[in-house]
Amino acid sequence: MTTDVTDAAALADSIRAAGLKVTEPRVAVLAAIEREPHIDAGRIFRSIRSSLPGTSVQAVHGVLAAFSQAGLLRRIEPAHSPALYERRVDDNHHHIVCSACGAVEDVDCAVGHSPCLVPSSASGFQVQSAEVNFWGLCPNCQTA
Amino acid sequence: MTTDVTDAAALADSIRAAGLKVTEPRVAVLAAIEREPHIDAGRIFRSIRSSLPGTSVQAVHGVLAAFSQAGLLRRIEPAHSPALYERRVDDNHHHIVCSACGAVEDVDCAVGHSPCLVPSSASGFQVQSAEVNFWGLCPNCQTA
DNA sequence: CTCATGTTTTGAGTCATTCAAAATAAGGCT
DNA sequence: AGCCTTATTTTGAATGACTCAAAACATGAG
Repeated sequence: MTTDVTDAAALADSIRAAGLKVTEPRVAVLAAIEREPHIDAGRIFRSIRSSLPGTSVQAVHGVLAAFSQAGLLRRIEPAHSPALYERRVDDNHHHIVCSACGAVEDVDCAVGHSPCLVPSSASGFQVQSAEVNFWGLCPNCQTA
Repeated sequence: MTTDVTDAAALADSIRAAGLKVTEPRVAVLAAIEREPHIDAGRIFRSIRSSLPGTSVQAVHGVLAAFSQAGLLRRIEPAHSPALYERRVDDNHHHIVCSACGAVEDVDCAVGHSPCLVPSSASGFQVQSAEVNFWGLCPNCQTA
């Protein structure tokens, strides 16, 4: 794991680029999300506490809040799951969640048209965005 | 409010039709959802406790769980909100949520095609259902 | 190197929800 | 009509996810 150094440098760069101070907890959190691209605060905490003994779940929440506000992270809240964070922020993609094990994968917008962006009747609402979540069985859970 | 009697009878009927015993809390919960078609457990509790002094939020959760399992209610979990319950269960409609005040309205599937039901790439998932949530400003919050 | 400011730590508290055991009521049966 | 089994509600407690606030600390601009 000698590549950690360069990785950490790259992560630090994106933190700095977002106008935030670079700290150990922040780099560690970003690295954890790199490892598992759809992850919740608790998992992040468990994933980094060995290398950062002084950290707490609250600290992780603080980092995640700062990152989300800075546009470095996107927060998604699928049903039956704590909030998940992902680094893919600059496109409007969707998600597919395994109804058995909770695994999450990205799904690109259906090609050819912007699906579901125009509801048939918006009840007078001014539509700003559309969120699409697919539910199904992941490859593993299909066999089991 | 003399119509309450007939209303209660109709509600009792649908509870019985779902194979469940008819009780005061159950009728009250269903009536509360009738009054406010997208409502969470806490609001239901506050809405019925005057007429049912002995009730608790836990009881409401119990009723809601039984109803959801029996297919009498649909549970939705929009981001930034506790779970909401609605009586429209037999069609696959979607929702539009006001990003300012949280108001929720139903949205029918866009006509002509089943939008978003076929993700461009499902990563090997066996897709079972698609959930679409629109976000925007409700008529009230547009002016304010 | 120093200092102001942004971050993290620490400790406590809230909200939504679940669990389990005891008390109670519904409604089929006689 | 009344009893009894079983479903349901009550009561009390606990959990998980997240937020808040004050004090300690580190970053990086100067």
